[in-house]
Amino acid sequence: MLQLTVLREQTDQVVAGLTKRNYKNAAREVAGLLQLDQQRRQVQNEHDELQSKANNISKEIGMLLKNGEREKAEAYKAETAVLKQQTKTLAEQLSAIEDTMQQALYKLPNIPHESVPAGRTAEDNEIVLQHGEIPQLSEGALPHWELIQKYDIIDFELGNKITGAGFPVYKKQGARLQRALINFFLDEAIKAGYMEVQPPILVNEASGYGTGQLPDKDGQMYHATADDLYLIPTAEVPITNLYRDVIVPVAELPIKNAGHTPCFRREAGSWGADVRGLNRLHQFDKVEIVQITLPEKSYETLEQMSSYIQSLLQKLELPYRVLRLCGGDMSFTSALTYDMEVYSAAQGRWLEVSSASNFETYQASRLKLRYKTESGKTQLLHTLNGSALALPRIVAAILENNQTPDGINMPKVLHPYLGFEKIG
RNA sequence: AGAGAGUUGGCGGAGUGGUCGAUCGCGGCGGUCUUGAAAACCGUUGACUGUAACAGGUCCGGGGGUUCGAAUCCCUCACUCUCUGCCA
Repeated sequence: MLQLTVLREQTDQVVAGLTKRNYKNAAREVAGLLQLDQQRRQVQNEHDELQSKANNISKEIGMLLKNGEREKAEAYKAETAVLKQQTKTLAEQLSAIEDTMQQALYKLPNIPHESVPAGRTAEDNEIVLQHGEIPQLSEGALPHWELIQKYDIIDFELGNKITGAGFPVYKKQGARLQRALINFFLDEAIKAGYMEVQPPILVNEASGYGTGQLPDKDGQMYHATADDLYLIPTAEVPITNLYRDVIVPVAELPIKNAGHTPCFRREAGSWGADVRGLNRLHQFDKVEIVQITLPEKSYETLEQMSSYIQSLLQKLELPYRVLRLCGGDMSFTSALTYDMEVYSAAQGRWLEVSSASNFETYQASRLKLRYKTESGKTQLLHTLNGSALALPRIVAAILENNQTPDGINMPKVLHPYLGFEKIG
């Protein structure tokens, strides 16, 4: 969530930032908020003043009663009745204003970093770099949804039967490949200094607000209404929320956590050829890395995370490219996002397999995630996260890119994890 | 799921209607002492809001109520613990 002090002190930058994201009526929204803020402070002032008076009278009454001056005390009581009524009215006004402001603030997305390109759609994203050779497949190469049938390693029909579309069943070498990737990713993360965590995959509403999925993406999460819990769309939610309401000792920074979880996405409104096979699922596995850093370190950290994610793709021998997302394509909460895409040779498409973002203080302000400066001031930290990596599209690319007439060759780095070198 | 107990500052733990934002202990920080450290002793140590800075206001699980006044009384919700039940 954007902070009011920032809105107040850097109004022009905020409006410019929102506009870069194609946020409509940015100037008007911000002006409205500032006006409310003004109002709020005025009402609060009046309220506090009356409250202060009332507090003093109460103390006075206490003293009088102690001294047995009952009549004087009664006179004072009468006086407070009016005060009380006025205070109550002001308090109601105040909380109404605060509610309105809160709602408005929840609707404002993060301000993009200056390096974020302007633009509306994925077309406008900037290609930062491309790495690796695009594989040339021989005649008769198959897309992954046919390969998985041919080798009987992932079964969509069975998933349909027991759950529904978008919930595949991994079998045999397919299941083994899942497990290998998860272990590989976690081992690499630990080597890179991340602490492994296994968080719950159901979270409460407060957690959803903390990382910004609520109220913005309400319809995208599965909601277990009987207990009012949400299935996580990413491990970012529980892992970052571990630090909700925490003032972190500076010595413990940066915090580096990694965790594997299943992720659940309703993908309401998604359709078309793009969603075939493993391209888009309701449930998938992902290893997520999360960092919490000092504000002045966060962009350096984002570059590190980006390099780390790229190192995984290199080890898996997948051709990839890195995109800097434009203002219109970035997620609500992000200030700067890099997407990593692998080339899926049989489909002839780039598939997003990771997204690494710096949220600056946007999540931290909702989370009340802070540290103390040397001068003793509490200040918001910066949060970052990235997929390292999401499995299904990695699997799709591995299957398609490495297919041969006699089977699918597995990347060398996975051999010890797999116990086999080839599918088929 | 049934019965009972509980939820207070980083932690432990007082406080049952009136200068209580909260006794005390531990921990943390600063100091005295010491070659250094420990011990001991002294001091200090919550967050939010607000202000140019003071002042002021709010916060004792969440919400609501009673009262001139609530951490303390009442209602309600959530969570935790113990016993019983069920269960990987």
